[in-house]
Amino acid sequence: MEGSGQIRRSRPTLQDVGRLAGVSGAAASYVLNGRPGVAPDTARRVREAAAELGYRPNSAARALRSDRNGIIGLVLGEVPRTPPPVGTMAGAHAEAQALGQSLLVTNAYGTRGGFRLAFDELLGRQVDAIVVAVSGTRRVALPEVRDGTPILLVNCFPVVSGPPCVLPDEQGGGHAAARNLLDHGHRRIGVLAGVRGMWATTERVAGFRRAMREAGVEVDEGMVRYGDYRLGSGRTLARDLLAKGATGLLCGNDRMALGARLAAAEAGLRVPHDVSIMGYDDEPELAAEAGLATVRLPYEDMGRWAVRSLLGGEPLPPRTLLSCDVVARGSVSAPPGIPPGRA
Amino acid sequence: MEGSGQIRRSRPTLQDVGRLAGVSGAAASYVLNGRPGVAPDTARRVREAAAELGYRPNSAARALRSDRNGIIGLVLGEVPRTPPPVGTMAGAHAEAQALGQSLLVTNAYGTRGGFRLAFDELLGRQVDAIVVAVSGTRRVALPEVRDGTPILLVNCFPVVSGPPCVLPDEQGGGHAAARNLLDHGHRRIGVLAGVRGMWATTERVAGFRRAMREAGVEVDEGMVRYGDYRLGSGRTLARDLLAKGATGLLCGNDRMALGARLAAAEAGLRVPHDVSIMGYDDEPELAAEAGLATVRLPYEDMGRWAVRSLLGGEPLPPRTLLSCDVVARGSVSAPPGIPPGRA
DNA sequence: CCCATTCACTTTTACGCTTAAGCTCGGGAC
DNA sequence: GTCCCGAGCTTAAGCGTAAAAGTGAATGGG
Repeated sequence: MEGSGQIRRSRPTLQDVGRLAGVSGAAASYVLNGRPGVAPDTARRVREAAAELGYRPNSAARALRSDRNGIIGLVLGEVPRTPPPVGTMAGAHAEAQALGQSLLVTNAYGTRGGFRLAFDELLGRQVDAIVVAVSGTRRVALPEVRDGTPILLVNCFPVVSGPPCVLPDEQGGGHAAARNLLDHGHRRIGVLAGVRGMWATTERVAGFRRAMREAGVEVDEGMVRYGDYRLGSGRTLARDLLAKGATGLLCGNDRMALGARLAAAEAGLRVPHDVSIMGYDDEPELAAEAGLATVRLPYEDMGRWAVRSLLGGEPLPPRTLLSCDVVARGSVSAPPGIPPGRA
Repeated sequence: MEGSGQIRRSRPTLQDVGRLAGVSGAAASYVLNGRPGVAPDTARRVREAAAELGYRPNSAARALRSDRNGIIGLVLGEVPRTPPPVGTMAGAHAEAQALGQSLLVTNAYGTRGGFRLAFDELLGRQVDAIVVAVSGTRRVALPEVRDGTPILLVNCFPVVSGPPCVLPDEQGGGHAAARNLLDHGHRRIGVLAGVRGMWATTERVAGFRRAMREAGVEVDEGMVRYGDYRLGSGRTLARDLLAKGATGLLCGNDRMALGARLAAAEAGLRVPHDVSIMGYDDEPELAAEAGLATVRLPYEDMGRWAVRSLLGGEPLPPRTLLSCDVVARGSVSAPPGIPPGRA
């Protein structure tokens, strides 16, 4: 009944506010923008008038006039279903809101030349800055931006040189995950890595190796296996690694960890009593519910950081890493036969 | 190096395009907006000039002039982590893009009076329409909108009367899920419902009861249990229902279904050989990977439908239901002892 | 007592676009 | 030749805001 098909009433303007307050529109503008040179009493009348009329600045006019429209463009490289784009969006959104900006979300998937189209859309709307977020960390080829709109890449990096980027410190995350198992006393650690060759996979495994080296534990190469980041592959790999006597499993992500837990259950092993499992990602609504120890990826932090940095106006280093921290949960304890607390 | 801290060059305007093409800015406007009354040769020159200068219409000016800015506001009731807001956003986005509109995403969570703030932001930006999407189907109290901006609620409904809304046909979904088990020959069906009292829960259970009634199977009230939509509760309830001899489990969502599958594995039962499990939601990256038969919730459809309907300009019925269809996967087969194919 | 300065405004302009209205010119009707 | 018409432009008027420039009265210093 309401809402659609109704005549669109025109909103009150600064002139209207001024008229009601008995001053000019410009005076009202000064008051509402907090500029000096207006008598306190007049200012009060203007504010009251604005409140009474329900005045809202027309942002199109404001943008036209001041060449800043308070909009940050967010380009999503993939359908926002997975934690990376969703988390980045949530963080960017929170920060934008805190800074009085809005977030115009667009995407670069589906069509060929998606990034170009997305940039066209955003630049046509004169956004104040652009954040690009993709799902799996990777290189992206972006169109050149001629007008100097600030750009920042989240979870991806430019092909050669280009806009600055912010990435999760995956190597640090892999290191921290491995350290968590090592600190609990595990020595036979099986790695259920993700897709071989992907940046995140490589870095996480490198972090694992560094932690092992630092702990003076030799890596059994037969226990470093690659999968596809899906539950089924975690289950398959875990079956094999458990048969090899692994007491701790380092999984490429939380879904593989759930697969591993399934394999453990099927093998009659209890978690964490017989086998400890580390996930990765801290996938919302999944890892916590499953009581899965994991590594939190800083997607929200990156989103917040991106917006804050872009609006800060200062030049940024080409690459920034945000840390990935262990989230301790019940799926990790000391291995069987080792008393707990020997960290 | 590029991207931030750079001087923002001014963009070419219609005047610039016109000047380069040897006509006035107005003529250029006519050409680029595809209006008649311009000689083909002139039109070609204008288009070439626009391309050469890399002209982009200034949408702020356009919005100011024509009071339509090509932006649709999306208000999210919750952090977009769960399928409802994410799917709605994806659908709304796809449709908006197809219609040449942009999507301004804002949210109503976190702060008190979130919906009011969100609406203020969107109305201040003169969005052409507003879509409100929440996570769990529920009533929402929205601020009154005075200027006639079209509004549509997705997955929620107004407190008394208000904007039109679109909802998943949950009762139909519950009915379809039950039918799927019944058609496979199951008679001892356990229901692991979600949170008691929630609209979706109630409707789904009602659909189940209707399907049972239609099939002439009496409902064993001890086998209709309520949980909390989380994995753990699915596991707990399933243990109990399996002990009661259920051959088919109808779960409140996919996560409860995974919990149920865990319980089945722990009880030494094979899925689907010993027990069939129906999820609900078709949660992306979860149900498909787990091979879980489920019911697809039409979030994307609702998002698309919302945008299309809002821009259609025609009045909408107060409530529209979009259907929830069964997604057949390997977790459902005939119960033990019953030959398959007696549907 | 007069000019300069300040205060507290008002008037005006410009932002880039759309679009109504006006203008010009060539050509066909008579 | 004159008239008219319409095709094909140009001119100009705003949209609501920000901010520069202008105004007039009050104040103050010399």
